[in-house]
Amino acid sequence: MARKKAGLGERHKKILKFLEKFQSDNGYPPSIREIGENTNISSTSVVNYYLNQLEEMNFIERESNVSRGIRLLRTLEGNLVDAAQSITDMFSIPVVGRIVAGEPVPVPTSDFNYYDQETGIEIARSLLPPREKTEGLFALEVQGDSMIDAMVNDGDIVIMRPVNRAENGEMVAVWLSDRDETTLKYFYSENGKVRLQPANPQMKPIIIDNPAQVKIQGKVVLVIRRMEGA
Amino acid sequence: MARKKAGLGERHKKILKFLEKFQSDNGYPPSIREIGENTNISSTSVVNYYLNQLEEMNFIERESNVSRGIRLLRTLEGNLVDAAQSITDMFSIPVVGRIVAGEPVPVPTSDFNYYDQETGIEIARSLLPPREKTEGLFALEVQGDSMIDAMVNDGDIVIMRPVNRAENGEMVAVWLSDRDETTLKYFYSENGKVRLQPANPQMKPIIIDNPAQVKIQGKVVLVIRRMEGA
DNA sequence: CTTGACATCGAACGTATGTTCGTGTATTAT
DNA sequence: ATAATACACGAACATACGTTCGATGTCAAG
Repeated sequence: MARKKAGLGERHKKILKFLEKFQSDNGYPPSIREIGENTNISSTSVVNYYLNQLEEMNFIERESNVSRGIRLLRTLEGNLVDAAQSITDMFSIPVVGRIVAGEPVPVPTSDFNYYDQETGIEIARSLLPPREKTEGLFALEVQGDSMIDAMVNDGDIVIMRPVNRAENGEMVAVWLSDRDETTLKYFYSENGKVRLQPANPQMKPIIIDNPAQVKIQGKVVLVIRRMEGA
Repeated sequence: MARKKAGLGERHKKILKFLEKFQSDNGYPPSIREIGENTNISSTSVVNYYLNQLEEMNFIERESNVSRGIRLLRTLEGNLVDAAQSITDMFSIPVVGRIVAGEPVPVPTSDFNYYDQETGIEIARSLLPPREKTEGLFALEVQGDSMIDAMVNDGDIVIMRPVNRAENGEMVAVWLSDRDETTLKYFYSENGKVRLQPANPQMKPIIIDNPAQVKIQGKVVLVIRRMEGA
């Protein structure tokens, strides 16, 4: 048998993997003996030995003198398993359409259109700004290169909240009625005028004298760009 | 005491609610005695009595002669609990540092960085390209405006996989030894030369005659931009 | 070679925990 | 009334399960 001074040995991995599988299959953790039987470890003390090490390495937590008192903290790959939160900490945001320069933003009809959860993207709540409510959020796929001055690329996904007015400094999706154009910009309201600032600092802002021509469609909360492997 | 012929009695609900909470808090189900203590039932047999009924009503499943062998099937509201998914569908990627134009990419030392799950960002597996393994991924926060031609902004988070060579068309983080510079570009190897293409189609590519000067640090898998509210 | 840290085993021990049973008391039906 | 049923209790029992310990083997350092 190889000798390891640091890191995970073969048995550590085997146990960790079994822990994950068993918990997933049965809804409760395995006993020490069950772990042994499934990882070819004949002695309960050896299993205990490794379990203690895994606890030392912060992979699991144990409750002493409690049957099956093992709490998985992370899996082999570093996936964290938060039993308490996993139910509520992830949610799905519906992708309701595309955002194109030449068309208005397809804001979802305020009612509950909870159809079609196939086209949803899953987000951990921790990714969003702390105060952000998850309710009402929707996602759009960017089409075309017209948003590059907002540092948003073709294929990117923007997650937004439907709002009609914005605070200064927020990135919003606006419909410019005089130009028949949708765009993403940082919003600033300054002495009666509206300044729309591109995210790219090399670009110049758009100043609009008549605020009525700026129709705010929503506020951008998150932008995601997936790099599909070549 | 009220007498119920059908449906859930007060004690059924209490037990079910406790089951949910305990499992969520501890990661493993409670023992019969623990249930009793927390629902004001003094006798273990009574708890057992109700547990059997709950199993009859398909709220839970039990494994006989197994400590804490209770599997929650549905909550009070009827939400079904899918034990299998919650574990593997979300995971945490460590943020190991920053990526700056003037410095090499801080690739994590081989594979030993357990601990320190504090500085991680949580991602749903479904966000990644299907074939992408979660193991080994790490995240960097972009510092400065120097990556704007890669459509990546100050404060953005890039998630990458450590690799030494790339396929054509992949976005990579490279260290250009002749310029002492880190940059994000689409990678193309063409008849002995390397072409580094900015994401922004308005920008021109960099052609490098000597491929040895291009040190690939990693492949970009995902880019995330959080819009902190104003 | 010796020493000590690590890895592994099997057995014994103590108790945490599920199960069973005898009994008692309301409520409802006959 | 009487029987039947649902609900409730506590004690006793059997065992599933965590814990501890002594023995053995291996490898690297002294």
